[in-house]
Amino acid sequence: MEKKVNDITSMDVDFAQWYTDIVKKAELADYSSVRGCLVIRPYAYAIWENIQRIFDAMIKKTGHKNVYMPMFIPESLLQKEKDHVEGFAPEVAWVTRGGGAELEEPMCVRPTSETLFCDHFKHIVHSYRDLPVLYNQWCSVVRWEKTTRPFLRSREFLWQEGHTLHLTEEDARRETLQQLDAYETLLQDHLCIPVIKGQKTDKEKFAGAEDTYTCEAMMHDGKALQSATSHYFGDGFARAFDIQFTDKDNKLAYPFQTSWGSTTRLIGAIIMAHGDDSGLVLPPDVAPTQVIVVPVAQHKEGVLEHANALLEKLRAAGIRADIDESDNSLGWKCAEYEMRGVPVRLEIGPRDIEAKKCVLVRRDNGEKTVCDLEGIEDKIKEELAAFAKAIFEKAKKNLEDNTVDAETLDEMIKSQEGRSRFVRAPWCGDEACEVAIKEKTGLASRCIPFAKEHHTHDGGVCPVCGKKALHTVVFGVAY
RNA sequence: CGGGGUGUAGCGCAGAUGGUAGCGCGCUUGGUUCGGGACCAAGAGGCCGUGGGUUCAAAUCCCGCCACUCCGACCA
Repeated sequence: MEKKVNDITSMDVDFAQWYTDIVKKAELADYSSVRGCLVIRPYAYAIWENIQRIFDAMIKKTGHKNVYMPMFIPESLLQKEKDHVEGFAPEVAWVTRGGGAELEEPMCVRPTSETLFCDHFKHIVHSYRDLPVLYNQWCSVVRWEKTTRPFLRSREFLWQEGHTLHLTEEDARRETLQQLDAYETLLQDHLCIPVIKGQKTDKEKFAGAEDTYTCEAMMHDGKALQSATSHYFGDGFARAFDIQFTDKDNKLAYPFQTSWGSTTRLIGAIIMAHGDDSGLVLPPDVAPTQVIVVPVAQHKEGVLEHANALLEKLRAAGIRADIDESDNSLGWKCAEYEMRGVPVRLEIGPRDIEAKKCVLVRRDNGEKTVCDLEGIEDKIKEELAAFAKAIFEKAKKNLEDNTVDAETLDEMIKSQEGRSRFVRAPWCGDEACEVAIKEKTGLASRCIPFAKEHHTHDGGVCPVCGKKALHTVVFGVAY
């Protein structure tokens, strides 16, 4: 689509600047006086609320319940699981004073809540009848990041973290993959972002997890964004935190555990997966406004009345619609809602009213269609569905066109010429080779993909050591 | 945490060789416009990021600090 909004840097010129421009111009976020923390403005928060609504309904349907844990973790509690504390200790914020006095024990602000959940689980799980425990928490967490970018990385961010306990390893593994699938559905069906589902290598997995799974998405510039993760913990945390129950045979046993999370980073993913040089392009399921009604020549008699009648009709049909009755010119309004990524714009002016029509304009391709006012609700619903499909397909094409294969380090390096791409390559399974690939090519392993279509090097040899490949791995430059 | 860049009105910027601050957009008021970011007129708005120094005099020169930003390393 032709660029119509000035003041947004073209994404081909400087993708990072384009991203920052959109965050500012579309009023998604503002910087705060707290270093590394941002103000999530109403428009972005509304997107987050829609994501919450959709995902919350999904997890409730599979039996999960929401809870709330404290935001502080006593130092001794954080220390209980060795890998976990090693992974998170470098980036936690500490509270050492309270009520004017030094605390007896420092507390960190939660970087994630495994330790608190485990501490609580110990109290509530006594019998196999208490299992499974399927909990989720919507909250914010703090990680003292060194460099930050709006939505992609900030020191405090919003997320949901699911924490579950199961009777058997099989149950826990099923839960882990079920939730990974839930994320895939959220991303692909609602955010219209195609993902590559797979398993993280040991090097990349969550601190304390036995297995970590991921949904990797490709941004417009070909870089990877880990968009959601799901972890299988085995009984490692349960043992560290002494969570035991009595099983059917009256023996003490440890439960098997999972955790899974997704964050406000998804807003960044939406921006970078769908946006263009005119601004945001929002997936209809999470767009705060799905349809903007723009009255044309609104000073003329009857225009506002008809425009408002149209608005009410859409709202009555369950469509998130708004109207702009401001004095701004038509051109200003058109550009404004394009920048904000509103999927459909309906223009209605004297000529349309005369003909009992309105003009429907799609944000993704700019196409204009003259539509009958009669039955416009159904037409809009069709268009929103087509819109979602179109932007998904566009993002999918980007993913497919920029996923290539390589067998040697040279080929991996060459694959990045001109732009970032995903590269499928064979890997022996040795972490040293994974590190060597990172050093020599700049590419990090994103995941060992599930889908057979990605298993393009299963019989190959590791580009570093020449040993037989254990997996095909998707490599990429990550955000 | 290393390397680069930038901090002047809400936003974007200009302010060679030091002399006490300006432009565009936005904002306010009034009027004219109105089918793709309209126009005219009159206004309001600044401790020049911050702390030191040099100087009769600093937005400008020097040093420190802070913030933002980009590129690495680390991470959702």
